[in-house]
Amino acid sequence: MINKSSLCQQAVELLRKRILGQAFLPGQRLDEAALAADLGISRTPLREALKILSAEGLVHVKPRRGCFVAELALDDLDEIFPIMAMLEGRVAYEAALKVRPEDLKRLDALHEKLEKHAAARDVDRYYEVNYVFHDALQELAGNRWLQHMIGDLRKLLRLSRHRSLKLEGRQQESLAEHRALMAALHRRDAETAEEVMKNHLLAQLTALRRMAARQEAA
Amino acid sequence: MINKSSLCQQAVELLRKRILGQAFLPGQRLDEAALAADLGISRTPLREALKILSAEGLVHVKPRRGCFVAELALDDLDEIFPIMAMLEGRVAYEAALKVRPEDLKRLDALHEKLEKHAAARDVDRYYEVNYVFHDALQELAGNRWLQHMIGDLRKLLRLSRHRSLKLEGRQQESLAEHRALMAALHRRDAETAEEVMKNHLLAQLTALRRMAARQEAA
DNA sequence: TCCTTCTATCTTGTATACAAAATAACGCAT
DNA sequence: ATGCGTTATTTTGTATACAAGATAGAAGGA
Repeated sequence: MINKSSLCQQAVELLRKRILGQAFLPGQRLDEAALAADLGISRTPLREALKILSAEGLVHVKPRRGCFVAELALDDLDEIFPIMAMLEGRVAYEAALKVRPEDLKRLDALHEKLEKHAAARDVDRYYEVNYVFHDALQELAGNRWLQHMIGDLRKLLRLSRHRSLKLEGRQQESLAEHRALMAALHRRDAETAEEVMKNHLLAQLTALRRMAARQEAA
Repeated sequence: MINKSSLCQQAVELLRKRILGQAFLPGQRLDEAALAADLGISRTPLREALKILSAEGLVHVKPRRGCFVAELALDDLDEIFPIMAMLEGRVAYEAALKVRPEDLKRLDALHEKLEKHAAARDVDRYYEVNYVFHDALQELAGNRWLQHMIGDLRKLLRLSRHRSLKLEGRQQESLAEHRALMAALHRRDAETAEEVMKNHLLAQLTALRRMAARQEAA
């Protein structure tokens, strides 16, 4: 890893990774001095990094109190997923309008991988490729602002420790939804692509709720 | 105004106001030392403020180069307005589901003002009340994340020097759209409310493009 | 005259120092 | 012991100092 960018930027990226990787407890207070010492930098760039993460919603700064890792309640998921559904739906719509044969080839290849990882029950790789797939779609759509907003929300959602795909049967459903999406893309059927993507996201929310309910019971 | 919060926070608010109030030229470089001196603070809190504004998209930080006031091209508006249309449409949808009689009374009162200011050709007041109206609707919808995202985008849009409502005739159209929205809210017709709001936003984009074309010609 | 290159100056990025607020610790009274 | 008030300590917020990169300007050559 090359140390070219500013310490602030590096700190942002590292802390983001740590926060999203659950290296901190949700709600945990981040001690500036300790963190700075840990990262081997001074408090000045660290504080700038924390302000950025705060603007991203990954931490909350309470004046004179310190910085706390954000936590997402189930209620937040209820609010965020419908928004994501709209935004990602729109991506699918725009992507379907612009998709070229070579793009379809690339997406098909990704989808292929998805099927493979699903068959192998490799949830982590599935997640990874799934991310790349959605990212490729966003690039196709070519709407920078849409991309930006979705990126922000996606980061936020990763704060939630719940992984809906771990739920029984959900991975198969997810795969089926992806297949339907691919079919719509091949037909350049933007309306259907949008609808399928929307439902894909909303189904994730439903799965998450089901999972939370089960955890509650246990 | 009381100076209770941190200098960083104050700087954020002041600079935001200045940027949105077109006190800086779009693309203008912000000299840290000069700005800090102007605000009567040191560079430390100022830099934190700039990082926050950068995360909001109001400025762009180029490493080792400085901080520049963001500028919105017409292309950006083309991308942002459809997103806003979806988000505000969703607000209208959720608001229509939750609206209570007393809320309708309040919205009616605001709409009444809107009609009055339109009749008086008072563009600034119309703008102001229009903002309050949309805000009231957001509160009704009660989706904090939706509110947050719309707030961010709305700020961004204000970077654009274009103000569509100033276009002759557009105000009448805008008013008509508002009337249709109120009617849908009274009927608690969420789908229609969403559709009307979407079209309201998209019509604004069309008006902006018309205005830009006219400016181009002049 | 124009381009290049070296130098001087300016600006950003980072560390450190210090003040004020918040937290923790202690002693005291009940 | 428990609750309260005072003091000590930690921690945030801000200013300042300094180093390294970027910019501008001058000098020299084509």
